[in-house]
Amino acid sequence: MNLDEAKIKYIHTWGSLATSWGINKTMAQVHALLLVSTKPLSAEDIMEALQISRGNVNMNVRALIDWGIVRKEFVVGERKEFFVADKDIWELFKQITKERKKREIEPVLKILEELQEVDDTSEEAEQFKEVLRDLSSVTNTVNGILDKAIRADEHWLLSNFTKIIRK
Amino acid sequence: MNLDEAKIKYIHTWGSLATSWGINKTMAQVHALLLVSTKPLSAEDIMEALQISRGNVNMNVRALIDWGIVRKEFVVGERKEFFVADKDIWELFKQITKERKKREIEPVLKILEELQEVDDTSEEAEQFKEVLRDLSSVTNTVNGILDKAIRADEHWLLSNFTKIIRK
DNA sequence: TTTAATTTTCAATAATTATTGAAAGTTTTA
DNA sequence: TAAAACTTTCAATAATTATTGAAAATTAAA
Repeated sequence: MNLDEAKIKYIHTWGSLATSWGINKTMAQVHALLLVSTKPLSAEDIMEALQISRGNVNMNVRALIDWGIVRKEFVVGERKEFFVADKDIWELFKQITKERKKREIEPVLKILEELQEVDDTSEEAEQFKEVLRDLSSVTNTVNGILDKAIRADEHWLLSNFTKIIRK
Repeated sequence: MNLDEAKIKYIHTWGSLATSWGINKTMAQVHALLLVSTKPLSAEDIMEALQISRGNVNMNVRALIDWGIVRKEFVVGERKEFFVADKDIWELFKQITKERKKREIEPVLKILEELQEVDDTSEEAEQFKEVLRDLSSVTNTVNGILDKAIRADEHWLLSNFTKIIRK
């Protein structure tokens, strides 16, 4: 396999993994494409490489910029915008995890707390509260795991990861 | 809020959390319903409680049985099948995680290994391999986190979790 | 300015995934 | 064995989510 084939396969592989974890496929692919590219890419470049529409590129690049893992770069003599990714895939993963934690898990924990307030002391109610505590526990556990994951690169990941130094 | 309202809210809350993590909403809800029920439920009971079709109940109950977290229970004087869930939501989470790890993450690790084999020693190829290693690292990390999650109840969760004892 | 280049938006459309419901299949009872 | 009770299957349909593409908005050049 040559380098370009490998790059394409890489982009597709990461895209499909992302999909199954609820991350937009195109977003993941655009990021991967920028990561393996040796130079900044324009919207056209991305459109062509991934065979997607201008609108789609725009939406996803914007999202990546909002998450702080892609930035615009100015290219001399060129009017249009170019994009680069300095941050690795771990950073993408981290940002997405943070966001989802806030948007999905924290509200659930809140609701579960409310539910504990059921003013009923029957046998049945007690059993229900037990089940409730289990769900809270799972949710808290997942929350904790994600927290750890988010903080991970500061300790035990640093040793594994080689930071990308763009030449 | 009374007990029945709380149960319904619980079932819906868990369903929506499950959805956003790629778990079928109905499957999660059926399991939650069985957990909070004081007695075994028939397909009809589930259909009515969740307002879903017979086919949908059948599919999802079967899946839950396959995962080993729901079982059929015989009720004297009744011909149809009844279902109960002994295992808590943590167990559902664990089973799903295991399955997804095998189906989604492990194949990706395999592909990434293959890609490392690119026989090219140019500067560009080296940079690509660097990016590749990062993706492998993230994937391995996620894999590791999931492993930990799967094994969690055996150590540090045991203390948090009260096992459900069906009366 | 005005025009041309480029980016953004978003209603329409496509792709994906979940659900229905009725027909086919099974099991039980009479 | 036949009929009734119940379960399973799966093509059709609905719901959800992603993508397109062309019009509107913005920005830079003439």
